[in-house]
Amino acid sequence: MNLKELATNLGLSQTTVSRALNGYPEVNEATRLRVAEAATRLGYRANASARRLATGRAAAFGMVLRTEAYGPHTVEFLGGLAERLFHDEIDILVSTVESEDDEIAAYRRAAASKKVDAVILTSPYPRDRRIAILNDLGLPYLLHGRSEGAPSHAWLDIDNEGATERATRHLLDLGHRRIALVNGPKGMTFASHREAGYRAALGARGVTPNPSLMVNTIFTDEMGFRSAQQMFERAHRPTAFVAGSMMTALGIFRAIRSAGMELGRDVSMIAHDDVFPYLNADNMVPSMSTTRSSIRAAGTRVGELLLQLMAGKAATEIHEVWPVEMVLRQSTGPAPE
Amino acid sequence: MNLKELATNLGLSQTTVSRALNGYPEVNEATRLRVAEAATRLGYRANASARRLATGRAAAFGMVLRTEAYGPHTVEFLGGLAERLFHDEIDILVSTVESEDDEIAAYRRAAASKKVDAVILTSPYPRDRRIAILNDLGLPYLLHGRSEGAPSHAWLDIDNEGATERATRHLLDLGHRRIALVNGPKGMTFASHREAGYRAALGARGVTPNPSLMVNTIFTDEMGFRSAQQMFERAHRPTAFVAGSMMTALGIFRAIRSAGMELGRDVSMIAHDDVFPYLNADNMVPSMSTTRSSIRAAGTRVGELLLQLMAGKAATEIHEVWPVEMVLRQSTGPAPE
DNA sequence: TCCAAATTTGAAATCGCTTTGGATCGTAAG
DNA sequence: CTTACGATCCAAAGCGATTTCAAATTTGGA
Repeated sequence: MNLKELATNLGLSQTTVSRALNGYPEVNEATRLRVAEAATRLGYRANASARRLATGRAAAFGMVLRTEAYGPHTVEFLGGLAERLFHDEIDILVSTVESEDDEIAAYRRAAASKKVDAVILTSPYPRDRRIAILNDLGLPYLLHGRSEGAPSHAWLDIDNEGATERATRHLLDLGHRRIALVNGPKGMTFASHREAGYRAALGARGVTPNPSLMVNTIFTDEMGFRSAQQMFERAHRPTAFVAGSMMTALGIFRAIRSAGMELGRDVSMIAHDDVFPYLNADNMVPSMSTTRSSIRAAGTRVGELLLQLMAGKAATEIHEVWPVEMVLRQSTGPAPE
Repeated sequence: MNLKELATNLGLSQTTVSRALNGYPEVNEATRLRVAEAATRLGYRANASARRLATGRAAAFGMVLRTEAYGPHTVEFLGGLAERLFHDEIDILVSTVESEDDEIAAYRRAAASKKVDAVILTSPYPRDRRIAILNDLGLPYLLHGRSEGAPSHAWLDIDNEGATERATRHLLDLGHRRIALVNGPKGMTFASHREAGYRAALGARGVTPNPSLMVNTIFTDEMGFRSAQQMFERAHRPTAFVAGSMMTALGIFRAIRSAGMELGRDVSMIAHDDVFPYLNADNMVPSMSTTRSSIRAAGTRVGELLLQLMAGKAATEIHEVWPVEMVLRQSTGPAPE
């Protein structure tokens, strides 16, 4: 069933039927109803490719996943995004690539073949090659995270610096002085922001940051474990941890137990929580103190902002920093004597 | 840069250029090279919508995620799938919905507007309404999982029954008699298969299944914890667990510790592991015995099979059951006296 | 009653590609 | 010297929508 058939069926022209279905004002209300009824009755839906070709709009956003970077948070983000976009009939196109080069190739492809109207960029570096290229390609995009300077693109990020500063400060308030930071991969913007927050908090109390208590690594259980274990082997053990993710926290927790210590008493920890439905900080034993920000909500908001961008809002007007709440639970306690 | 411009630029007709780029035989090798060179030099790529419209093929597969069903395994699957499809320039279209009705609506939409050539169906019931509807719509699909009977569609599944039978049997071999099954949601095919495997193993040893040791629930840390905790409150405590997922296992593990017991000594557990890069069964303390099957690999294979389906292979020829390996680690030990 | 303005509809061009059905040319077979 | 054929190339017709431009029909005021 295509437009032509539907139009013939109704005894109308394609023009009128198209207009009726797309809500143009210059069509009689009675015919509009008649058209709408026939369309649903006959199960007509405009051919997406034809419409895209005619309008020049893809009605789709793209997102490229890097195999080494995606994790449980990715699907949460995607879920929030897709949910927002579903009723607007905007498609989400995902591809997976292994390298930055492949990622860039994917953008070139998408731009040249007009598969998407915009893309979502994630896990940025302060000076990100991809940004220059997207600008070059003229492909609109929204950055989930931040890059350096005052960029001309849209972005949404959480206040990583503030969150980490607050977490660190709280641990200092509890009397901890040897506080470890198990951070994300070296060089990524969010990792720098977190380090900055950490350093700021320590600096404000006159505590000199100890390089052996700062580690940059991917967010896995295993690396959390290893990092913590190594620190426990050294002379000055940390009495508290600021963990980059829940997965890292699980590993650190394991290392603490392995070392015969108790979380919340011998060692404290505050982890960053993206809020997973299947892993609740509140349910852990001891329950985990966290800096918390729903990545699912971020996905939803990104969908919203992208729609605004497409509607013509200036990219320079689309900047959002989300505050991060801190939830104190049992994993944080006063520093041991 | 479109085909017309490129053709003019080359002093050729659109026909020849199109053919040259798409590898048709009736074009001189010299001109083909000339065309290819110009195309890359000028950054030409066929407009995807135009091509789709002309060929009638979407060059895209769809996947609908249900908010209540997706989890960390989802992105792994998606990653494997996308990786396989990337170089074939097949797009993946994901949407998120909250209900079965919305999911079906999404399929209708996709079918009527010809957005995808096929879809991937996941988390099936033995008699799944979606299957009937997809058959009805004539939208090709591959089922990740299984439905009842000898279906006419393509599917790929792991041997859930065999895996669970084997895990249960191993626990029986270790002397356990009160073995709990923390299964997936009631009614889902894979959950039935697992229950069947569990019952078969018990039956073979003359052990009567105890309904209070069998629970159906979603795969979250929390539900694992609650289920185990409830079982520990009752008269006949289980001495072993067969856990449906790593998340469930984390919760059960927590309940075991909370009850003052030790995993691998007082209580045993075998969990099913989809293989996550960020949560390694081998690294847990004690390390976790698992039935293991990479869901990422499954995604990759599904991509492969879908391509075969599109290439004309009969859906009835595309049926795969993957064996599941069992990896014994420290979380399983002899039953206590 | 009549004319101008608003309402409502349609014919046809357009989007950028693929593909059918020839044309053209050189060459080998008859 | 034709003729037929393979090798190359091209013009034009779709694919199924949107949208411009114009025509037909109502409506309303003088």
